Amino acid sequence: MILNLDFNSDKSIYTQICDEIVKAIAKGNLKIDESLPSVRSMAETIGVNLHTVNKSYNALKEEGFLNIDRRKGAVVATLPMKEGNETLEKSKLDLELLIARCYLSGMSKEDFLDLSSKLFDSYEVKYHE
Amino acid sequence: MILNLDFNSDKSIYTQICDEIVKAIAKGNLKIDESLPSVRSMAETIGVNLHTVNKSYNALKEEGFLNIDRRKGAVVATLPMKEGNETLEKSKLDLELLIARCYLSGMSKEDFLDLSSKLFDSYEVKYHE
Amino acid sequence: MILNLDFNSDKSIYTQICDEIVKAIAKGNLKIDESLPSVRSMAETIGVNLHTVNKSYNALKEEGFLNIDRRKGAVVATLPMKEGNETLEKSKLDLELLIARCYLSGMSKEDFLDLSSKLFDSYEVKYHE
Amino acid sequence: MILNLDFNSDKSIYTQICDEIVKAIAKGNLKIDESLPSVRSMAETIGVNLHTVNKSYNALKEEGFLNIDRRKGAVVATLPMKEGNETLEKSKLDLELLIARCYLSGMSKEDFLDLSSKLFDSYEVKYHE
DNA sequence: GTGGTCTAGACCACG
DNA sequence: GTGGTCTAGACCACA
Repeated sequence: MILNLDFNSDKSIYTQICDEIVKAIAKGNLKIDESLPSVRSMAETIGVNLHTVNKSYNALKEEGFLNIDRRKGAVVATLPMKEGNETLEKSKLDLELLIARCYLSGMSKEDFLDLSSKLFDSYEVKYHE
Repeated sequence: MILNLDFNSDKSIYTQICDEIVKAIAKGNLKIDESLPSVRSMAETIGVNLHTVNKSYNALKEEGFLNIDRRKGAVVATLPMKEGNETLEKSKLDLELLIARCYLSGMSKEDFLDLSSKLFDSYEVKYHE
Repeated sequence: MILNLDFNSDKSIYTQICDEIVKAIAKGNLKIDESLPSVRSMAETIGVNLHTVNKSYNALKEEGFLNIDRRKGAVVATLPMKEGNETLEKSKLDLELLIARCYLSGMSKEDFLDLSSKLFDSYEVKYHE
Repeated sequence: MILNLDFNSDKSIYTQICDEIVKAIAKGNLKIDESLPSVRSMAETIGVNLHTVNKSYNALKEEGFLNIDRRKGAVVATLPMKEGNETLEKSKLDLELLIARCYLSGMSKEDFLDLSSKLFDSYEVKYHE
């Protein structure tokens, strides 16, 4: 379980941990029902406070990506998640802003769709393999 | 100059102001070289402290979306911005994460590309009219 | 951490703080990865508001001299910085003007180069020791 | 009399005007005893307020670069200026900081001295021609 | 305890 | 009138 963290980032560490785990799940590096490292070992591995990892796991549980099991610890929840969830709605709003920034930065619609398609495939393929 | 703010959001106010302005520019509601309200009047309009607005304007100046003219205040910078800017690079990383969340939330690639295309058009059309 | 400030100067205090820190790093008084005092303690030490120190730290972060680590506060960034950075480009423009003033003030090219060489050595030596 | 101004710069406009004139003198584009445009015409030419140009001329007079003559307006003062003037002392302090920034930005001593030498020559040659 | 954010109020340089 | 700077005091998220 290798997480790519930047302690100098503006993003909080616990948010970075969440994001890395979400990407790991999407890429298939973490399978459904697979257990994540314990809060304690994860914290030691990446060199952060125990509470920080704990906060990440709980946040992902709230989002529906993880289940917290007393015996197995944090496990990847069954996916795909149900329709109409908050994450998806929030993501759509984020997308509106993201596209505005890309557009103003001079990115063409074609480039954006190509990149999106490529990124989607990188998840699609691995997840179903 | 109407900004859609949510004071209960977990997003900071100054970030929301930035985001709203970016979208306004992309939508063509703010034209190139157009002056924004002064920090004081904007602050009064939306009911926040002038320092908060000031921070937003300066952040957008750093991103290259605004210029701070000593005579005319904040004005919309000339676009499209030059290639290789930080905003675009950061947006691409954000996109990777955003797509991961959408994918895991059960959104299909087609739906994502359709939505993206629609959002892009909403900017493309108005901006060049 | 002693900073040489002049509250009567026409230079803003936060700029003076920035400049003093830059010189301290160049002189080797601040080593790479070394933590700076917290904004609060620094502010108390030099007798200014904590926001003023905070502004300095953030400005130096933008320039690439400091990193803001969410655990250790402000730390000296790894150097030397990458080529093509803005600071260097801006410095070259400043140099053009500075030399014009020195030249018109009657300073000879030899004196200027000698002084520059001496200043450069004062950094070079200490930094690599 | 063409001045290169940036209204979006952090530098105040009157400072930019001063700097441009100093460089023009050093480059020999403005000769000793040569008259500068009147405050009024200069202001109109570069599109700024009359007071702004006036402030620049007066600042340069304080520095010793210009003389204000009732009949001929602002004229370039006799150079080189006397030793021990404030401008030179201030420039030396500026140089210390400038070199610190260049050094930390990865510029080598040789490159710095070469650039300085080249800039000095660009003044030296033209001024005595 | 740390920085991040926000508010409130003030003075000043600039234009 | 504009933004820039500084002060003072407060709350909060993060680690």
